[in-house]
Amino acid sequence: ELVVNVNKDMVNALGLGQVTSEPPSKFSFVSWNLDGLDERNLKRRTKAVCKIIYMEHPDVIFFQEMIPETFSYIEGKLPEYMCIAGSTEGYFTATLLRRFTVYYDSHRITEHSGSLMMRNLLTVEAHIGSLKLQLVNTHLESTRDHSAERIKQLKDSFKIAQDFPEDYTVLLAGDMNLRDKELELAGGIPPGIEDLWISCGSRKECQYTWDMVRNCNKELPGKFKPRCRFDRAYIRHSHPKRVVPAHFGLVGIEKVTSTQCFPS
Amino acid sequence: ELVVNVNKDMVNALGLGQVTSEPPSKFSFVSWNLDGLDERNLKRRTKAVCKIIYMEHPDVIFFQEMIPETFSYIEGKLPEYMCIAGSTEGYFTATLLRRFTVYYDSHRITEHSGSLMMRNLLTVEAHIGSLKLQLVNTHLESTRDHSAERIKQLKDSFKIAQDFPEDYTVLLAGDMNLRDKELELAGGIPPGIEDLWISCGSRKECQYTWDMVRNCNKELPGKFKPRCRFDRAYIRHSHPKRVVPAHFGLVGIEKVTSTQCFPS
DNA sequence: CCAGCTAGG
DNA sequence: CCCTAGCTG
Repeated sequence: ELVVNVNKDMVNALGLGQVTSEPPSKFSFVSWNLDGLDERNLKRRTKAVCKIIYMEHPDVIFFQEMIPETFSYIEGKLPEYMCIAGSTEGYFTATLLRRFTVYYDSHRITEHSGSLMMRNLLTVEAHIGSLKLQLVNTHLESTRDHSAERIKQLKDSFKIAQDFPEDYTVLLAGDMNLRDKELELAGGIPPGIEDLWISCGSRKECQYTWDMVRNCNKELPGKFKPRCRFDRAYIRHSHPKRVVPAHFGLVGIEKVTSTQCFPS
Repeated sequence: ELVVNVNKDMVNALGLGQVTSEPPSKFSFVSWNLDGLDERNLKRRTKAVCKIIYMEHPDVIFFQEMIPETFSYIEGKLPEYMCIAGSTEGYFTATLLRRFTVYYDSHRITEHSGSLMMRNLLTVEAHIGSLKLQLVNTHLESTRDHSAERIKQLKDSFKIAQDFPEDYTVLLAGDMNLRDKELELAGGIPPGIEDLWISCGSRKECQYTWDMVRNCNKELPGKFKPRCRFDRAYIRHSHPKRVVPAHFGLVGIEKVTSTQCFPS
């Protein structure tokens, strides 16, 4: 089972089962925006994230809004994971590979050339048995105002995912800050790429990956509670197909013990 | 000489000389946003526009923000022009051809599919002697908020301009509401297309086609006077090349007699 | 890190 | 039909 956290507020769980019977025949994936720019309870929130990761033991983790202190803390706290950071300053993405199951081959960082927010793509090449993976973790330009730049970044990211050799399974995921209207303007999801939330049945209960109804870390003055599907996970299958999406869900949707807040 | 008004505040004058010596060996083109949504002095402003058109007698005119009343008025006032409207309701583009020099062949209207403002492309096929023209008049999505939609419309427009058969000279112009940053995000001007303001020397004195420094029809409370190059004119040359850009300038930059306002 | 609106420069 | 900030559902 593969757990995908594509949310900074909560975690999306996605089960992918390999078609082959080679061990492990399933793997799990989580994407999670840690909200590392919000210092409130950051230590305790990060600790809670580690606890959830420890309990769920996902094979691959994509973090966004990691900061250097958080990176060091997580490296120390989760020795069973190899940790690859997208940068060393400010806030950045980091990808974690569970050492027992996922083998690191290489990684590279690709800048989003027009970003005003130092956003990039962190691509890790890895393998699970004979399954070859390209793991593309990104945090696209934030806020409505930067819609056009975000659309360009999304298109560039799709292009990169499409262009890997066909023997790779590509996971492109992270905090996309995406609105459906913007996906339309980008020309939609290109041929050969699937949205894993959709692949797993478009379940309403795990639609919103940024959700002020469920998560009260940020409060708005009025009573309006916005919710968006900002965090998304896409797969480009290998040829022949090696992976079958099995389950998509959320994690991190409970408050941290002894605090009034959520992990992110 | 070809006079191009690519401005609602003032007119850009562009001289294009044909390479051949067939008469007429020069033609002139104007693009002009009439600001027909602003009813203040609209009759008098429209009359002033007609006077300038009458004096300059451009061969091809692209109007934007025409309204039905203005269209009827201009048709009556400028009988030497054939008038083709992009719509009959609300506000719209209209293209005028000087009957003595430019011969109408056909026209078509192409919607900008994602527009929330009923924006389209009005394409008139015409000829001047043996020179075959596709005259593409448009008013792209307005305001900063609609940047992403505008970028898509621009790319679609460039694509259409590029795809005409090579024996046509294509003029793509109008009120693009374009910021340079957006042109970058669109991937820049595609191969084979030229910006006529640049072709004619990027002269600073005719850079701003929407200019609150020169034009006081709209007043802002503060002392900040924005200016932008919203209105632009692009050419895709025929093969072999038939037209040489000769001059780009502004018209309509003087106040209307007996009013405190500019024509648009 | 919502969308839509308004005010002030 | 500028830009930014601030308000409010």
